[in-house]
Amino acid sequence: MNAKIRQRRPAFDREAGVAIAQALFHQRGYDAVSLADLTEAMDIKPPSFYAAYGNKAALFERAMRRYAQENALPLDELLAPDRHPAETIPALLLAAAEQYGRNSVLRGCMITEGMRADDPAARLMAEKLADGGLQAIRAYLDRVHPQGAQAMADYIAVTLRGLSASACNGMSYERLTEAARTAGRFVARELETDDPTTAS
Amino acid sequence: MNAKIRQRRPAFDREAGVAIAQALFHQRGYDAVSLADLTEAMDIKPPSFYAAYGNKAALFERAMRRYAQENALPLDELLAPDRHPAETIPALLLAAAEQYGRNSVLRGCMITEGMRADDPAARLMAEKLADGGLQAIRAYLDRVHPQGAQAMADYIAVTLRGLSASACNGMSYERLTEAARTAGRFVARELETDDPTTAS
DNA sequence: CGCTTTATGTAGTGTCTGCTACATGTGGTG
DNA sequence: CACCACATGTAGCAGACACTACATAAAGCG
Repeated sequence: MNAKIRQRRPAFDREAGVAIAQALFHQRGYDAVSLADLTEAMDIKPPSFYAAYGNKAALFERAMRRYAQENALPLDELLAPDRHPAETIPALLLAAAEQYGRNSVLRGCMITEGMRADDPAARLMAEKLADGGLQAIRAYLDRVHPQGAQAMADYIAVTLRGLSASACNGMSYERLTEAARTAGRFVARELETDDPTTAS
Repeated sequence: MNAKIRQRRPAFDREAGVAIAQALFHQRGYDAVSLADLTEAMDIKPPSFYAAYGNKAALFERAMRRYAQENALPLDELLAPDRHPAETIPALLLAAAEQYGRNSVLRGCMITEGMRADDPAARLMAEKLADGGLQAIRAYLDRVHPQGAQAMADYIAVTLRGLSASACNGMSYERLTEAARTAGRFVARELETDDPTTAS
């Protein structure tokens, strides 16, 4: 109680455990990964699991946060405010498709697909994280393309979800990226005809 | 054994049971609906359930086929060969969005979302049914827009999946249909500039 | 070295899963 | 009306689920 922080003994590497869980959750989804799967993959027993992470949902959140930091799209770079949206949005869509289809076993967006979990708690966590990314896109569009920002943001959200779902269902990397390029061309055509330079 | 077909006694309406199962599977997904949920909703006991339908997966297939007949998009009408694809494809996308977002509890495409089931048998059935629809679109494009038919078909597939997933995640009817209209405008612009009359 | 703290393994909790053996009762058929 | 096939209800199957009580062993601190 005297503010003396005891160093935690690293009996097993908790961060490594999160990485293992991240991979399992990403490739199979929250509901399809059982406690037994997790503890076996980490080579620990259930009590250690609960001592370390609390419960399955809490570990899922840590895994998603890890995913968001390491694997999620670098929206800050992609949506650079000095580049024209007719350039950045197609780049965003293509980058998403590339990431979703690159790894043959870790397909789609872990967060987007996490929103489809049966468990309400897990779904809520995923929705919260996904909302952050979508709001970043929305804020970017509000700045660079204020007229019809909502519609364009929704179109992009739908396309991203479609790319993620298609990746999970096995669409090949080539067809996935080609579909993203098609969507990108469409968006570019729309934004170019509308306003060649930044608005207002 | 003597080819004497005994009339089956309709102790409970089996087709009505399929309809109930269809609704449950559509709103919650295959894995999230348990035998107990189904038997309770149909007001029957498990033995009656298995006598009538075989097992959960078989009932899921019957429910999906029922959905395909009653609720799925009328591709034959939408993809009328005498209308220009710049007209039919946007109409298809909009019709999908309207259907996916119309009912506040039966959201998205039951078959598209069925492909995300954890159970491999259920997933395979959904994939088989979904493939039928996609091949119809592909065949249509091969006829009316042979150059880049694959890319356009993939773009449409991605967009449809995105619309279904977004509907399931609660995107409002208005925003959903607006996103579909946006995609439709993009497609129309592409197909119009390419070839005003049917190709070849 | 001894004490305290903490994570660990053993073993098990209750609940839910899809599914079924068996006896009963109902309904169509001869 | 009597029979018999069939579907039904009662009750329960084995297995998987997320999760935990308890005693033990290991690591940090004085």
